[in-house]
Amino acid sequence: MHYQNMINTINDALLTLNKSEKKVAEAILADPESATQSSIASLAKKANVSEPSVNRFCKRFNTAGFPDFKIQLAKSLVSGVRFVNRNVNPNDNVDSYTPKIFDSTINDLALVRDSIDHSVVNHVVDQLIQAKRIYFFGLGTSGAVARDAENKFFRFNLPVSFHDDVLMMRMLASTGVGGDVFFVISHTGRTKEIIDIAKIASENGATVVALTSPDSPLTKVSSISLEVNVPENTDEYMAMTSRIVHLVILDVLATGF
Amino acid sequence: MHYQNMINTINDALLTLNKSEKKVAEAILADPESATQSSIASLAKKANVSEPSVNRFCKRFNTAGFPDFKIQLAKSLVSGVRFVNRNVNPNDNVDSYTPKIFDSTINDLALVRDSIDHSVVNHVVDQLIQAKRIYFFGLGTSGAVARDAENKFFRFNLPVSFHDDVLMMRMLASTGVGGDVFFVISHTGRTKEIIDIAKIASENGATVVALTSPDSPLTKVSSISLEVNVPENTDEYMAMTSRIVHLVILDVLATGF
DNA sequence: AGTCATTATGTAGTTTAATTACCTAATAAT
DNA sequence: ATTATTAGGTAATTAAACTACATAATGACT
Repeated sequence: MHYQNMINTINDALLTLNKSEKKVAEAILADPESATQSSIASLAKKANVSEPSVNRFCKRFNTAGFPDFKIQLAKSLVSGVRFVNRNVNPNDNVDSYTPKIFDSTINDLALVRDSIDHSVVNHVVDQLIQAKRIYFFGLGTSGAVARDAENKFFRFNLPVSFHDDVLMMRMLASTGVGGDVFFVISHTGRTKEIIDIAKIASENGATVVALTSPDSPLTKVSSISLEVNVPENTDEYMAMTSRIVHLVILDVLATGF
Repeated sequence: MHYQNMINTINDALLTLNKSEKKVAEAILADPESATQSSIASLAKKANVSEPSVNRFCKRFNTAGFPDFKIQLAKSLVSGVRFVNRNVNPNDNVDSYTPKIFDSTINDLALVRDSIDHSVVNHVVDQLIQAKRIYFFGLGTSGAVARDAENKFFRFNLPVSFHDDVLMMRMLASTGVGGDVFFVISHTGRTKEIIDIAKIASENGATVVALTSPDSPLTKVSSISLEVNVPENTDEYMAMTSRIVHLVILDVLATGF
């Protein structure tokens, strides 16, 4: 099993914790970085609880004790939520925004790594292996992802193409048959045209694989849906990291292939 | 200042260490993951040195002591070299190769984050701001990156275009003038056509920005070179993560813009 | 509402781990 | 060869974390 990001784990468990454990959780989440540097005594003091409470808190999260907990927390930090309060703001300079952008991308990759459904990945790989033809569809930013995917799968000597033009997509979807795989990439999964196209391809008996975010309308009209949760703050930012995540997922699929 | 990866630091210092410190270093580098889990006693035993030697080793690396050292090491691990021995091999299944690919991507991003030259980034942003026109050039995988870049910069209402066709590139390069920025993306920086094109554009007085790896021939014919070191093992792997790194760098540039 | 059970939290003692101080060995320089 | 100097280990000390126990709080049942 892969390690689970400690900060997320704490966040998820927040409601199930009792009073003093919650105090500890909040003290840690308020400044995880410094939590990794402090002793059990100082953290207990900061959280206004006793030392054993901190220790019990640690054990609740499947760690051997406080020192081990700090190690796990430290591991979560770099790839983890260190970027909270790490959004770029206008008075950032190169020195500050460069690492921020890298960190937020790294963070999102780590989150998806830990949350992605391996059985779905497997299923998608199976479908791709069986495909007689693969079409990668995407608009805008996702168009670049689709293009990259074509490039990647082309090397396997497959009849594969990418399309970023709605008319062409629609045409191909309507001539789709069983054995065709339409790999539809859309971060929002809400673009009407894309949903229409997926529906058409689906009705023709083709396999529609969606790479999109959870609960998107696109999911409903697809045979399989690779749902990727990129919990980003601003929309602008989201588009930035989601396409990176999509690319890495396509790397994973190509590797599986 | 940004944090420095502990494993790299140890590697760099390896030659300056004395006998027992070197033993400790090697014991840690052999399995950093387990080093973060072990006590000073067990690590000392593993390295065949005394406990104080381990302690001295830790202090040499600007840490408060062994526990603090472990924390720093743990922080380096996730984004760090954990992926050594992490290359995908044929008997990997989804569960094992999925995190591997994510980790290696994360690792490379972290390395570039820590090694990228901020002054060059700044310089490139300046050039882009002053540009009257921007052309993004890339072939193959880099073509997808160029396409993505066009998409991104298009939103700033700039006269910007991308090209993945050598003939078109050559034509545009030869009509290039001062005020034009040719942004040439090439991982290897060794493709003859691309180098030719960059030379032509340069000779016409246009600004040529290269996004490539260090010491590539492309660098020599460019006005500014954003050199990105992606120290990947296999070529195949490299292409995978390098384009992701390129995309993130373009995010950084767009943000600076 | 009161009593008992159960869970939660703190206090104090114990244990373990890490550090320091000191001593011996190795190395290098004169 | 002798002496400085640096390196490394032993043993004592200190500090941190953990455990066992006790008390307090909460909640259920009469």
